[in-house]
Amino acid sequence: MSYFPEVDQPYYLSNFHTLLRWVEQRYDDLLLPKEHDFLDIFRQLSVESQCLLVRMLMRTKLHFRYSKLVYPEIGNIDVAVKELCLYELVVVDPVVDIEIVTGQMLKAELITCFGHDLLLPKASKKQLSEQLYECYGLQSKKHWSKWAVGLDDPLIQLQCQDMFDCLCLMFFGNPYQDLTEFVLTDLGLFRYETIPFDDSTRAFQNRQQIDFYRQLLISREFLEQDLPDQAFDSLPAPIDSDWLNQKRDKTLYRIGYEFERKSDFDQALSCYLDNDYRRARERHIRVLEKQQRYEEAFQLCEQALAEPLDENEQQSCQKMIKRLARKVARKVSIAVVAPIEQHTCQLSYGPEPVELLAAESLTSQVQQAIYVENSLFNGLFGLTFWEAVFKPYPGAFFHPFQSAPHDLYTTDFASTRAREIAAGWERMQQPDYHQWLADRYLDKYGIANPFVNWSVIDETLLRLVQRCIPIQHLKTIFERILFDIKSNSSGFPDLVVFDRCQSCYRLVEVKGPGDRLQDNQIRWFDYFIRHQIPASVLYVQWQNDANR
DNA sequence: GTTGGGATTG
DNA sequence: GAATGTGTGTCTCAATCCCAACTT
DNA sequence: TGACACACATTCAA
Ligand SMILES: [Mn+2]
Ligand SMILES: [Mn+2]
Repeated sequence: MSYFPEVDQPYYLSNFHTLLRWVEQRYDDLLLPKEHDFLDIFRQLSVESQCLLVRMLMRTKLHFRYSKLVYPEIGNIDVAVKELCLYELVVVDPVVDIEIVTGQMLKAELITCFGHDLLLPKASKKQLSEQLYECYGLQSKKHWSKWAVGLDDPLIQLQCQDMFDCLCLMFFGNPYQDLTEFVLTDLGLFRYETIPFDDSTRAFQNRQQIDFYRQLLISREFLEQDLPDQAFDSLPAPIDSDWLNQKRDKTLYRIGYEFERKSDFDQALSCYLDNDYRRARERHIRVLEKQQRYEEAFQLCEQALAEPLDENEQQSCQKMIKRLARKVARKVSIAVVAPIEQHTCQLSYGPEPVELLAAESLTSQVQQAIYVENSLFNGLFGLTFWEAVFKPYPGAFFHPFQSAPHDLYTTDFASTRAREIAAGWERMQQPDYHQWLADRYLDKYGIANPFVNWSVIDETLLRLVQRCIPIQHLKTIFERILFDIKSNSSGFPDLVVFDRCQSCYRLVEVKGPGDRLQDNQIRWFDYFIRHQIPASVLYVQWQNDANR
């Protein structure tokens, strides 16, 4: 029961209240006292103050000049600001450093306020700001009003952004989504599948998990600033959650990579050791090689090849072991690679991407080439296994804006959805599979699905698939996607070429001058060859190009 | 004076 | 010519506003 | 806000 009639609220305020209710309902036992206080205080604020606070929380920065807070639905903000101040949700005329000042002032204002400090008044704003950082240093702080003498435009500083970010994190289970999900869904711009789940389902099971993710975000910020040491030191210790530990390992891997860039190989090794992220062992071997510890590198590489974590690791290690074997004077058996069918053609250079030019040249009365890359087979996969993707599996869905189950990329996704996946295979056996697919396409059109790119799939394409691609080929391809969903939903050839007359098709990877097959593309080609799926590479040369 | 990258908005 | 590392552009929700660059 | 594919540079060994 709310004190305010929600119908009269601006859209963003009722969305905010909805979010607070959800969080309160699911996380009541995990909320800190200050978060409980915030919920109580916020609801007692005047509507104008609530509106102003939410407006500020939804904007990107922490500081706002009065003149930039103009909202018709709020009107004069003086009263609202006073009230927010009273509860320490905002501070008026905060103490700030010069960086905040340059960010808040226009270039012209900087020159007005600091003209006498500046050596090059004609420089760009960026350069002026740099000069002022030099001049004042980032540690000297003053009240905004002391910096902005004569501007007569007070500054407000938000005090509760962190707490709100934390509430958002609880609601969404990730730091990427925010309140815009609500309005975009209302407007029909985003559409999500509706999945039943009970009121107690939540992303985090205890407070340590929430704090863990927050701490991980702090570590990632250091990493973005190319500060691997700080990132490493601020990384949270492993915790009682597999998915959070996986995020930790991936961040740790990235930190290691950054250490490598800085040639700090020992630190890099400490990141890769005992790291379960699938690319970590490969980096570990490479670092050992860079340190010329060839014997250790060779042994770890052999170990990885004996029990590869995935095909990507296997492929990398097969390439490395050849080099390493020479270094340690050892013999290794070299895997035989099936030759990939390839052609060349000459096209006249144009502004369009080479894939489109090639598609055009491969399209005729009988042939039609379409630039689909990953979208065709992933899309068909997503439509076929819709029920598996959106099965209301316990804990997989916990808010209304999820385009995928939370555990989609975990190893037991397939086993926990075995029944639904089996139903998908069964569906493919039915004679009306393609009709069912087309119906499903219309039925679900526009609903977010991690495999379906709606702008690429259309009914014409579905008809061509029906006519030209054998069901068995689809099943074969889906099997590999399912085998390793994350790795194998990319690397598909650029084009699918349909032949209406012969009712056949071919997958074509287009390579312009200077481009080569990538590892994940090679893995798919290897699979295509082993399963007699028609695929080839088309090397494009530019007409009248002397370099051949 | 125009253009282009952001931030903001619903 | 492989193998590797690294940088870039493209998806973007779309319309509008603001501000700081400039014969783009 | 990454993920992905591509473009380009460097290195190294036959
Ligand atoms: Mn491509
Ligand atoms: Mn290509």
